[in-house]
Amino acid sequence: MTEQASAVVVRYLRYHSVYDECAMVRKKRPERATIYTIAEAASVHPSTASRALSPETAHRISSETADRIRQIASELDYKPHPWARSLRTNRTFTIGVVLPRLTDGVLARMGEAAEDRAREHGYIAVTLSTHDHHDEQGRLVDLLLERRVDGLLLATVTIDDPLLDELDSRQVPFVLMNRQSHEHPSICADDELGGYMATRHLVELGHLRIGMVAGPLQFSTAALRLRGYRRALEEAGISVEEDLIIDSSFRLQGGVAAGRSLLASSTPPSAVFAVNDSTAIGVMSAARELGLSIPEDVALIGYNDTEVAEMLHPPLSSVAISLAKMGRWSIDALVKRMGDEAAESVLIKPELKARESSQSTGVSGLGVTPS
Amino acid sequence: MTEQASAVVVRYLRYHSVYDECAMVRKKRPERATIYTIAEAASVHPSTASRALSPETAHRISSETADRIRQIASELDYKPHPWARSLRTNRTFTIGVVLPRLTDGVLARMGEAAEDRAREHGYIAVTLSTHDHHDEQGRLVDLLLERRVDGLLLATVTIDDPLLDELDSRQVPFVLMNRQSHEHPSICADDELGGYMATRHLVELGHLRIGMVAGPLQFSTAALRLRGYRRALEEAGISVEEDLIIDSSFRLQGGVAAGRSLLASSTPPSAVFAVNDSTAIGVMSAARELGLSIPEDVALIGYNDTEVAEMLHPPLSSVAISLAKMGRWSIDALVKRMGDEAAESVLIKPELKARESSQSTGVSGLGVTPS
DNA sequence: GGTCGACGTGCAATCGATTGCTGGCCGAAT
DNA sequence: ATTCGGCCAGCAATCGATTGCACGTCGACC
Repeated sequence: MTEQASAVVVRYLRYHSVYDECAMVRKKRPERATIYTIAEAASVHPSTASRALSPETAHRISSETADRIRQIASELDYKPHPWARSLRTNRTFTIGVVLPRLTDGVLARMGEAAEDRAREHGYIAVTLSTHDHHDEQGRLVDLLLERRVDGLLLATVTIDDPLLDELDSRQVPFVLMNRQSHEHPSICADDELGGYMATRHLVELGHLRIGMVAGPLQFSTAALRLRGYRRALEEAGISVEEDLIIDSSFRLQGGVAAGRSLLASSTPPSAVFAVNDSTAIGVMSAARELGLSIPEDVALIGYNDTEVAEMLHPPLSSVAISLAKMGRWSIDALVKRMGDEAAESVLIKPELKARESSQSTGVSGLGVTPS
Repeated sequence: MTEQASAVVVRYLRYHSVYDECAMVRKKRPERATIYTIAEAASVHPSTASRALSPETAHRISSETADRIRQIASELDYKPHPWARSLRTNRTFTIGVVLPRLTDGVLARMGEAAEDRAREHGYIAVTLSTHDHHDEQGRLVDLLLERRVDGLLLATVTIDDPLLDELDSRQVPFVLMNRQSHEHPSICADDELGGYMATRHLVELGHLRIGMVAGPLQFSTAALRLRGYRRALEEAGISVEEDLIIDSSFRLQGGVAAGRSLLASSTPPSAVFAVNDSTAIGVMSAARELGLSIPEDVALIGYNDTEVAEMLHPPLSSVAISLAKMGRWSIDALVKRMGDEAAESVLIKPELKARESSQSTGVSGLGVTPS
C-alpha cells in the first residue's frame, strides 16, 4: 500500500450495512432457483425438470408437462448452475484465449471480435496476455486448462512451438489465430502475400533500396512478411541487401530503434516497409528526429491498417487485413473442432492501402542523394 | 482388496473399473488426479486428503500425514477441480470485468493491469466489452452473474446508473474503475483536476478562447474534465462560451467531427482541449483538412498520455494518469470488498505533459486573426 | 386376452471437493 | 483407576445438475 501514498483517499465506506441484520439468515446473496425448486413447484421429479429444460432430452417428456415446467422455470428466472452442470457433463462452455498483449490495437480488435463470437456460440472467452513474454505462454495455458476450458485460441505461439504437439497429445482442442505452425489449424491472413504486396508497391514506385523493419522473426507473421518482401525484390531483379533488414519488436519503440539504425546509416534506403503500423509510426518518429521527411526523403509503408494510419501526418500506407473476421473465424473453427469436426485452416487475403506516406519515386529520395 | 473393505475403497474400485473400461472409448482427455486418487495413494480418506491440502484446515492433520499427502499430490500434479470446489464453497475465484471497449488503448491498459493483478490474487478475470453500447451492460453483468463470478469490476457505468443500487441490494461486491457514481467504491483519476490542469495550461499560454471536445457527458470522466475546464476558465476570469463546448464520442472519428465543427466556424477558438488523445488526434486531422497548423493556428492538448501522443507530429500535449495503477488498485479494492472488508475509494492525481502541440501564445493564433 | 413396445416418469448414482459430526486413542489430571 | 480433553482421522451429507436404468401404463396387434 505504499503506492497509495501518492493518491488522495477521499472516502472510506462500509458497504455491508445490512450485514448485521442478515446475520441470522447466513446466506449472503438472495437464493437462486435450482432444479429442485422448479421440480417442487411443478410437482415432478428433478430429473423430469432437467429433461424438460434441455432441448436434447425434452422430447422424452410429454409436451404438457414440459411446457408447464418451462413456464415455471421462466417465472422463477431459473438458470442452471454452470458448475453443477459442468461437473456432470465435463464441459464448461468456456474458451481460453492467449494473446501477447491487450494493449496492441491489432490484437485487441481480434480479441474483441473473438470474444463476441464466442458469446454468440454460447461460450464465454477468458483472455489472458503474456505481455510479450513468451515464457508465460505455458503458464497461462496451464492455468486455463486447470480451469477446464473447453478449448484454446492461441495467438502467441512461435513457428515450431512444442506446446502444440503437447496439446494434441493431451487431446486439447485449439486453433491458432494470426499465427501458423506446420499443419496445426490456424486462421491467418496471408502474410507472405501481404509482405509481397507492400514491397512490390514500393518497387513499382521506383525504389531500388528498400529497408525492412522485420519484427521478431520467431513469429510467423513477421517471418512470412519478410519472405514476401524477399520474393517481391527477387522477382524485380533487385538483390536483397541483408543490412537493410532489421529485426525488432512489434512495438512502437522497436520501430524507433530500427528506424534510427536504418536511416542514420551512411547508405540509407529510399523506402521502408515496416512489419506493422506501430513500428511504422516509430520509423516516422525516427525520421523526424533525423530531419528526414516522409515521403520525400523516405517512403514508408506499414501493415494492419490500424485506425490511426489514415490520421497520421502524412497518412500512412498500409496493408489491411480484416482483424474482426480473423477473430470471428478463429472462434468458428475452434467451436467446430471442439465439436469433433475437422477444422480447416484459412488464409485471408490482405488488401493494399496506398496513401501519402509511400508516394515518392525513389529517384529524388535518399537512396540516390543522401543528405 | 477384500469385499468387506470400507465404502471408500468400494467406491474407489468402481471408479477405477470405469476408468479402465472407458479409457480409450469415452474419455477424450487423459484423466487428471482427483482427491480420491490422492487419498488412495496415501491410504487415507478423501476428507483427510482434502484437509491436508488446504492451508486453513491443514493444522487438523498430523504433520507427517499431511506432508505425505502433499508430497503425493505434487507428484501426481493434483489440482483441485475448480467447479467441484466452487459448487461446495460457493466461490469461483473469478472476477467479471466490464469495459466499454477493448480496442481503446486506455481501457486495454487498465484491463490488462487488472487482469494481471487478479491473477496475483489467485483470481481469474473474465473481460467483456459493451462496444460502447451502454444497453449491453446489464446483459453482460447478468451473464457474469449467471456464471457466478465472485465480484465485478465496472468501467462502463454512467453517473446515476441504477444498476449499482440493484447490485448492492443483491449483495454483489463491485468496484468502479475509472468511473464515479455517488458513494459507490471507485478507483479513479481526478478528472476534474486533470481538466482544470489542461485548461489552465492553455490559459497560462495566453489563450482566451478555448474550445473543448467534451466526450459523452453521461460518463463521469467526461463530465468531470468539463467541470475542471469550466473552473479553470472562471478562475481566470474568462467567460465560458457554450458554443465552444462540443460533446462527442471518445473515439477518433468523434474527434474529427467535433474538430471540424469547432475549427470551421466563423469564430474558431485559438486552442482546443480534447477529452482524450484519440479525439485529439481526430482534431489534428480535422485541422489539417482545414489547412490549419498545430500549434501555430490552434494549440491542442489531449488526455491520458497514450503511447502515440509523444510520437505524433507535432508531439501531443496531454494529461497523464497511471492507467496500470488504476487497474491494479481496482482489483485490490475489489478483493478487499469480496473479503468483507471495507473498500476505500481512491482518486489518483494526474500529471500534465506539455509538448509542442500546445506551444503557441494564442495571440497570433486563429482566436485573434481568423484566416 | 395376453404379449409387446413405446412412452412418460421416477429412482438413485454420479461428477469432485468440502465439512460438521463422530469416535478411537492417548496422555494428563483427579 | 477412572474420567476428561485434545488430537487425528473417518463417515456421510452436501453443493446442483445430469443420466442410465427400471417401472408402470396404455394402446396395438396377433
